[in-house]
Amino acid sequence: MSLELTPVQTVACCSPLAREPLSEKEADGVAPLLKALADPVRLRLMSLVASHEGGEACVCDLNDAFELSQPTISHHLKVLHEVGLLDREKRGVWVYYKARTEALQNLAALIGGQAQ
Amino acid sequence: MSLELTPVQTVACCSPLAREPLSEKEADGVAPLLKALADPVRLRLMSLVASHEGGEACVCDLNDAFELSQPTISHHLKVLHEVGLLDREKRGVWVYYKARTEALQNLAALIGGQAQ
DNA sequence: CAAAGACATAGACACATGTAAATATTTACA
DNA sequence: TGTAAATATTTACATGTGTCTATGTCTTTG
Repeated sequence: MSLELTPVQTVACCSPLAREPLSEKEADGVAPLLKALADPVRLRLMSLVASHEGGEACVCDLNDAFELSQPTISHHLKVLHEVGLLDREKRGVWVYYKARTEALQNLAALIGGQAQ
Repeated sequence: MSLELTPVQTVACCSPLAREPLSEKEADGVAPLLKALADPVRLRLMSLVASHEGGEACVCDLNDAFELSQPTISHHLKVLHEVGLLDREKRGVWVYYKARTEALQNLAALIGGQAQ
């Protein structure tokens, strides 16, 4: 079973929220991304990875940052990976997650983009 | 019972995700905002209001944009209002919701802000 | 004051979600 | 080969969430 199972989604989308009404389809596409970020643990995970050297971090480092079970962290990382916010690479025994900066920036542009 | 019951929260927060790790407290503060946005219907509501003339819209207009019951729309608007993403004002029989642009922009800055 | 319209609240229900314990998988190394 | 370490998967469960129906509140107008 490969690590590439989960298809990497395109995270670009549409014009900013405030410019024109989001279509139902667009909203259905963006909501899962926000949902993935809309959890305190996942927010911190994303931040830990993104702010780490090279924008990537080993799971071993991440587990220690929380008082949560290892499977729980693994679950949250999977959620972030599945929506395309984190890339994943196995190196030896370790797995590294890497922040997808363009995805974050597209999301930010959607939310905060100026009208017109 | 006044319309001002729900306290208006400050939505500013912290340095961008990618700059330094979000603290637990910060994450707990931001997650509810993202959670509020992380629903297709609320995303469209937010977009409808924000992109509407003057950044505000009457509930009467919003109800018609969805094939959902009026209480359901009312519920979603309440969620967005409670986290400080929508302001609320009653004018005669009608209620107008207004987008809090700074809140959206703060959120965008948190998510998409450059490291360093 | 009564009736109608705009919106909110309450209650209920099906379904999603965060977490943990137990277990599996993969890799390195003795 | 066998054992240990790193990470993922499975299963289960309590709690949260989106939706509806029914009802309440407030405002305008006859």
